[in-house]
Amino acid sequence: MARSTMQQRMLGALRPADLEAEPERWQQQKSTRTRLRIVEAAIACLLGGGYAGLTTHRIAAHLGISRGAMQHHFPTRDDLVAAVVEHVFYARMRLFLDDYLSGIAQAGEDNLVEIATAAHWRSMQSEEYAAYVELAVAARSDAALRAVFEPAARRYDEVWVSEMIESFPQWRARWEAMKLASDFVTCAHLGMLLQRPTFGDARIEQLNGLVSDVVRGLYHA
Amino acid sequence: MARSTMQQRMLGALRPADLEAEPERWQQQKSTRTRLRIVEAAIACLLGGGYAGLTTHRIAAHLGISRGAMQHHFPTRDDLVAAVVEHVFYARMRLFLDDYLSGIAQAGEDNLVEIATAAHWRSMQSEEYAAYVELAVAARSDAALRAVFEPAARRYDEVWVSEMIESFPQWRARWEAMKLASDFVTCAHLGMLLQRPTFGDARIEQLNGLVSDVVRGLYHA
DNA sequence: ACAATAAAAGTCCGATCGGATGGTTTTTTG
DNA sequence: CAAAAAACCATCCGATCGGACTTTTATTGT
Repeated sequence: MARSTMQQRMLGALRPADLEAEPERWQQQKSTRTRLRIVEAAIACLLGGGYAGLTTHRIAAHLGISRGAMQHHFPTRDDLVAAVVEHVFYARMRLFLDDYLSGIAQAGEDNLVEIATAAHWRSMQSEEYAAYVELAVAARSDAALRAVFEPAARRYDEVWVSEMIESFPQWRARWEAMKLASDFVTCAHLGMLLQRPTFGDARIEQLNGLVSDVVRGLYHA
Repeated sequence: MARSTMQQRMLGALRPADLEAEPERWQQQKSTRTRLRIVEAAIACLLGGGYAGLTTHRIAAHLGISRGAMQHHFPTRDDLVAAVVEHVFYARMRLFLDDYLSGIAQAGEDNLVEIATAAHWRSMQSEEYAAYVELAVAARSDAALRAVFEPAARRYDEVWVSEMIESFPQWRARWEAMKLASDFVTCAHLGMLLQRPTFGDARIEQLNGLVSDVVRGLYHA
């Protein structure tokens, strides 16, 4: 499996429309760059103040541009939120793939499951995944956000599942068990992320060992 | 284990100060009742609009009292948030205990671990636990909330762990494994709760079976 | 070069936030 | 019954939110 093939396929299916334009026109190039900077500033505000801190005022101040400029690129706040959601899912996938594929390149393809599990846990420490958590929880009580978030989440999930089947041929005979293992790791790691401030690192590390054992058990069952 | 003993011990350690007063004076009784109604209305707003929706205006409107009355009972918003945090942890423990102890009363004490696991998952469907999730995530990016939330979370965890040791004598020889199982169920269920909108009920049900298997495996190891 | 277009800036508005203040009703107390 | 205290109510204030608007600057097309 060539590294570029897998990356291209998974990221291409999630890439926001913004980033697909060719940089022919100078102004268009400038525009897409500013849009990206706005989205990144929005994520910074999301991390700094939660979904409630995702305000047009703060984003503009954080980026040092006027609110009028922001309004030119994102006419309404909902447009910006939609772009942030797209970007967060894309970045989440990209971060995992970078870690996972470099892990394979370094450690070989003997323990793909262990490499993937460890990469998944590391990718959850990222700011992008923290932004995902903020959005996922906010979507539970914000209908407008949910209307944007849930379709993106399902799209991400579909890409994830189909690529799992593609990338782990040794599981192909029991791809139901593999899907279960994948779902399990996702849920366990997410819960561990949120409970870590309460449990502390030592207990979380024990849980990481348990999660690995369970995945190994599913693989050899 | 008498039902009242366990309830008394665990809930007593978490009971908010409000609910401990004796109803001697009529006015004091009225006051504590109003405080409780305000906290419950606050939780309703928390569920309806997330932590950002937890505003003094909305709470007063939802309850039908004036903001001045609210300000009499909770001089500042932070005081109210602190009371909400206390109440959420208390209600979370109470809900689990109700389900768990009635499960024991109905099904006997043969499968305590299975009963506890199922009761834990059911208690997570409650509104009080949804409020806990909102607060836990908001505390990640709100220092003022975190200063109130994390100590309460640790207190809840300490009560939980010590009571686990007390209540499952058959695990006593390997109480480290039991603590690991408890942490595991907490994290797995929390992740499942947040991923359910994406995964759907069928996959979550499969995960529930896997979680039960893992806990059984830890028990018989 | 010059009109058209895109990007960015600056300003105003209504709504709502948390907090503060002063007045009213109800209960307790002497 | 009258004074004190507690519970409750009605507004006002400064700050900040999202959105609409006009103006200025930079780039593009002819």
